[in-house]
Amino acid sequence: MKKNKPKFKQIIDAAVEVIAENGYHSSQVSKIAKKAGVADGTIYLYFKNKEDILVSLFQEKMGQFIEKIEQETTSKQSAEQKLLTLIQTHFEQLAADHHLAIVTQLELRQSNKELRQKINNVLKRYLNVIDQIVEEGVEEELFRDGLDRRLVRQMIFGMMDETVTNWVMKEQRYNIVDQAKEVHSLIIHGLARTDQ
Amino acid sequence: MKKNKPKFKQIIDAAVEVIAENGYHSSQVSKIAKKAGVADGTIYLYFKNKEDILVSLFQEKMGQFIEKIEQETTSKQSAEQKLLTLIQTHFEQLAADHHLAIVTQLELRQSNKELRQKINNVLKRYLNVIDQIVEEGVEEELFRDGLDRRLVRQMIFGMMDETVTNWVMKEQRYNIVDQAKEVHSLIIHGLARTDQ
Amino acid sequence: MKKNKPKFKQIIDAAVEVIAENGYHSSQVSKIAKKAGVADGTIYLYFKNKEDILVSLFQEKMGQFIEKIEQETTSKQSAEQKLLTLIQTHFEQLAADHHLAIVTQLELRQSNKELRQKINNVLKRYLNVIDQIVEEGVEEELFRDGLDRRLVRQMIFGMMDETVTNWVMKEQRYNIVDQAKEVHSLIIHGLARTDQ
Amino acid sequence: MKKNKPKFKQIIDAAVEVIAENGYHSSQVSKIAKKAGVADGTIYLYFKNKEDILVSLFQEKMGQFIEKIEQETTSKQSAEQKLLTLIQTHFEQLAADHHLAIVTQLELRQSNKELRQKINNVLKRYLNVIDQIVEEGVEEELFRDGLDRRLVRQMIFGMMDETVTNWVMKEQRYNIVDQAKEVHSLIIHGLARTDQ
DNA sequence: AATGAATGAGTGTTCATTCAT
DNA sequence: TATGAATGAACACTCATTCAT
Repeated sequence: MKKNKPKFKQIIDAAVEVIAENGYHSSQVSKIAKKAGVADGTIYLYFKNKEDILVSLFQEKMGQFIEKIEQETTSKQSAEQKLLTLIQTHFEQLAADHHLAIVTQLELRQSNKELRQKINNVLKRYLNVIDQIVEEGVEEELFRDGLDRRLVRQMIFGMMDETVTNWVMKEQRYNIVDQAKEVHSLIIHGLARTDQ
Repeated sequence: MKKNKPKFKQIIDAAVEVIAENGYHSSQVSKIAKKAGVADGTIYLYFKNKEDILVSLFQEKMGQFIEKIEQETTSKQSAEQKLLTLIQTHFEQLAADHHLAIVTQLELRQSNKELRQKINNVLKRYLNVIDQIVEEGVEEELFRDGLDRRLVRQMIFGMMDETVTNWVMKEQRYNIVDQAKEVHSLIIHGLARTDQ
Repeated sequence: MKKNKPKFKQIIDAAVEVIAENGYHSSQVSKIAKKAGVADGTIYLYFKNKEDILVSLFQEKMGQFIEKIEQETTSKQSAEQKLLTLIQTHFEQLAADHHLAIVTQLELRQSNKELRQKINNVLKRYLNVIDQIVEEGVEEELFRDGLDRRLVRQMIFGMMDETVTNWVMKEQRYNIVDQAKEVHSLIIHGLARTDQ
Repeated sequence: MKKNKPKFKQIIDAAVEVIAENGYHSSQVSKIAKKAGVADGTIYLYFKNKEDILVSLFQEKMGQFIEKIEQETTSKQSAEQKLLTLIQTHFEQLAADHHLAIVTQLELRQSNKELRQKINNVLKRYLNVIDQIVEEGVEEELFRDGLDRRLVRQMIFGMMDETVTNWVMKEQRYNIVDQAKEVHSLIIHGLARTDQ
């Protein structure tokens, strides 16, 4: 697998387009090959099998995605700021690539358990970034002590994910970045009146 | 479709088992028929096609699921209590039916856009229950005013869903009901120290 | 098989209608039963199997068809008159029952070799009527001597059949009885100028 | 559809054999593929679907059939000679290919209305050849004037077709070419004594 | 005689993957 | 490296027929 060869990226980009446009189940290998401008057989010089295209797609795209988030957040001072930046950058990146948003939020979830297991492995790096911010927040005494780390992480990720999925399902008809602050506020303060 | 005929339920229960054990894509109609103890053709006396088994399964099981939650929550006094009860009942019911938990959290999500659309329609009733509790909370001045209802609903549902999915993916090795209180607390208070 | 019971005819009439309206391949036993106002299983009290419905249909309808032709022709004096009457009565009867025309000319020909063999047996009685008229014509010295009887029969039947089929395929948009005289003339005189 | 590739013809020839031997309804795609020595899937590289095999078969075989008839007839001088040649060539070609005779006279007629419509389109070219001969005959004053062209065409085609079908149903136990002259004579002169 | 729920055999078509060139 | 023709396993669905009532 020669990941730095241009065809590798060519095929992955074709896969994102094809899946976004046709849906997961109508995205045959031959369709991806055609869009990438290579022969069907060539795909198998760069990927083990069809599933490997999808896993690689996710690794490649999520790698860039997470790197960007890491860059943006490290410069911020407080955990609260970092969390807001994380949410904003998360939303911004998906808003900037409509095809990718469809693929990650809707289409890739139709894959089987095995593939989703592998996708989850890629996500771990992202979850670690979240974990660290939470850790910092607790250390800085911004966040409550005694928080269940796994639940906190689920809360943050689950809410961002649910928000993006809803936006994609509404066909991206509003600006999701506008919701970042409110989502951040809900995560930080919850539903309760803060003056109580 | 004769939904009160025993075979209708027989087949649905078989489908839950077969899908939980074999995964969505390895759950052939013939396998479901065999488990249900009927002939392949009998399936089609009760369901339009394979997809209709899944939609009916979700309607049938989620109908009971939501009814139970409606029952449990109405008796509670405050919105806060209702929310806790909702989370607990949600967790309890899935903890009580391991197969169903696998099917709803993992396998049914592999379905195509069309099927997921139908599943979402069934879910609407549940989301309405959540909406009402939030509404009550705001009226009772337990919750903040000016909350974005859609985001709040996403927060509550997203966090429960994420929590259950994580539990299922960890092969249900811990007691998820134990997490209900903490999830509730996170939703109500968020991450921030409440004394600030 | 109780052929004088009213249900026997009921089912046959239903079959003619269903086949004419839906085509041979979309005429399921259950559809015929429904149109006849009986249960699916009842069909099998009157007919051995599906094929037997079709054979019986043909026997029943062709029996009447041929009887009528026998009646009309015997009263005529010359073979030439008899032949004209045969052609006219053939066309008249099919023109009078549109459904039957569709079934005999188009739909029943889609049946398999076996069924068509049985249908041909029913037709033999009709071919005998034609044979006799030819025989008479030769005896009366109206027709040429030395005619190959089988070919003559094929000529007469083939031309009537082809004419009716064409009329059915043109959706019966013209009056086929008007063509009887011309068909008769072609059979009697052929294409050649008679003055030569 | 690559009609000049050898496999295209290979599959068509296999289809003729399989259909002639097993009958239309027992001719599964897999059986045709096996006889052609290709994989089931290969069929679909050359044909849209099963029906397309049959339509292509008819086009391919009838194309050659009609071409041969066109060649043979054009060299003849009179319309009468041309008609005789047409009948002879028609019979000769089917006599030379027993399998094809069975397929065209019996098996292909079991197809549905749609398919028969397509088959009729192919036949139109043949009917045009007949029309032209009749036209010439009238111009040459060999044939009567005032003939109903459609009926004449039906007469000629219907009689040849009926003759071939009878021969096929009698399991081709006699030499059909021997009947060409008599059929020709019947069409030209009809049944009547010519001296009257 | 009549019912109609239940049966289960039977098949066209797709598409990920291979391999000779 | 690259090709693309060929492969063949896999599966949802229909419908004629049966049989317990």
